Amino acid sequence: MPKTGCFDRRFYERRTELVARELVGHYLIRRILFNKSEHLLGGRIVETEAYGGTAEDRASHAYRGQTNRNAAMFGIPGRAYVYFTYGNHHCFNVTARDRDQDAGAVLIRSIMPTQGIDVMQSFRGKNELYSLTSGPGKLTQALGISRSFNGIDLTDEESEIHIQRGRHKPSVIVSTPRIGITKALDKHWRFADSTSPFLSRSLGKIPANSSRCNGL
DNA sequence: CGCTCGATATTCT
DNA sequence: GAATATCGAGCGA
Repeated sequence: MPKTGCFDRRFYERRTELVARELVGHYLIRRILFNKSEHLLGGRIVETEAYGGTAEDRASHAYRGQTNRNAAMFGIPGRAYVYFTYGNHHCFNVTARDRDQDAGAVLIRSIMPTQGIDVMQSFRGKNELYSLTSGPGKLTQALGISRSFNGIDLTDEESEIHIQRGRHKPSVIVSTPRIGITKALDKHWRFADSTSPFLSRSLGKIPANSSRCNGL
């Protein structure tokens, strides 16, 4: 079986919402030492959200400019932006922006478990497959991702976390407003494989032109 | 099923 | 002090 490899840096040096849309169908893979042996954990990305730069996206952490927490969003594309929220959960993002954006990142909202399911179940303390990695806080817990991963390069297949190219793209990707925000609801920057049963939330009523991804 | 609410770090007002 | 890119427990229908 030939390796499909990682995307190179150029893939991430494009508009954040375009990268978010294209990441659906590819794989988030964690390499970890557990019980004295190496395991690969992860799954197929089924749901993402794009968050833009300063003054561009009112819902983005970057909207009011650079801070200690969001600095990765202003840094090199193709790296991890990991933050802690609600005093309980980590969220995992991939930095992505083109030359016209000062910041940007793609939140990975949900993956379909494909590898290392037994280890992820023990990290989560739950066995139910449909709630193992179906949410941004759940998947970081399942993969053992914490703030120490902030800034890590995701383009190296050998590193402890990376994005692996998949061979099959979803046939339909829909876009909707983002989850859990109150601002910029007009931006439909949540992207999902509508056929997947592993989404963090049901898609609800999809606007008629949503599958066209707002002109992308 | 659906709703409410607590946990509680970090940033912003 | 308030808000937040969340989750799961507890409750009622």
